[in-house]
Amino acid sequence: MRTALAEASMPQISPLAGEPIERADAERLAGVLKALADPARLRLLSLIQSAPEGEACVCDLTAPLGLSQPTVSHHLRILTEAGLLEREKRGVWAYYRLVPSAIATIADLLTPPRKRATKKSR
Amino acid sequence: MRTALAEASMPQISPLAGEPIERADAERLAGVLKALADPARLRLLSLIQSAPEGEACVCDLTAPLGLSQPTVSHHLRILTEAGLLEREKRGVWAYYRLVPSAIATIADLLTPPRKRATKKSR
DNA sequence: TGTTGATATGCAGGCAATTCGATGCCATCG
DNA sequence: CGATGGCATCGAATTGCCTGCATATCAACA
Repeated sequence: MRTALAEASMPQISPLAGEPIERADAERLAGVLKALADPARLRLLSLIQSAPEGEACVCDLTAPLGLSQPTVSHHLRILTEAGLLEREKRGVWAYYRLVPSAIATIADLLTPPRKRATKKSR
Repeated sequence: MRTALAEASMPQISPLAGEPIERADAERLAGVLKALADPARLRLLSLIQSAPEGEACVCDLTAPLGLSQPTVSHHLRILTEAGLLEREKRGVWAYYRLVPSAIATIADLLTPPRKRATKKSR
């Protein structure tokens, strides 16, 4: 699957700091940030991340958000296409979990190089 | 001035990781992210940051962006209200510069606590 | 004071996003 | 097989956002 984050975090993408970023890079990064820039989706990420096993299905997320099931499904789709969530279908349920270090990648693109410790993440 | 970031980064705000974030926190954080989630504004931040003295006026930013002066002014306003830029008027010109560590603050809200020194999370 | 030039604001057109109800799809169970 | 239940998709309504043109504001200067 070609997610937005996969394109936004290509090795040669320039982070916000440093040289002025190109139009294409700006659009890719903006695309991922736009997926994050919604209260419902931020809460979804937070709920999934703090759920037991770090995963949750749609039916677990509808009530705490106070949104309809189609709306929740829609938001999960956007987060998945942005490369922030991954979906696994087990039986009747669709389980969503965070893509490891996906959000950290975005944070790295925003912050200046400072002492970025040689790869070794996680 | 009460900026969006000032509210989003109040000490007791919960980052994305950890406990599920509250609706109000999600809305504040989403507000700041929404200011970031635009190609033109990302390029503005990048241009200003990489300009000599780390500052730029509107007339310097219009051409490289390829947008009209009112539109650039509009985006700068949004970034300023979000707490990402600060404006200083000298004579006829309005100079914009990054608010120190404002973007880093956002990045910290997104990433897990990892080894956030001192501070004693929660 | 009147003019010039750099920014900001108002207004409006057009496109995108959020949300919901209705419905379709598909695995599971009786 | 028919019914049930979880999830995705469709269509539509509302709202919000990006952009430019026209115009207002304000400082500098003759």
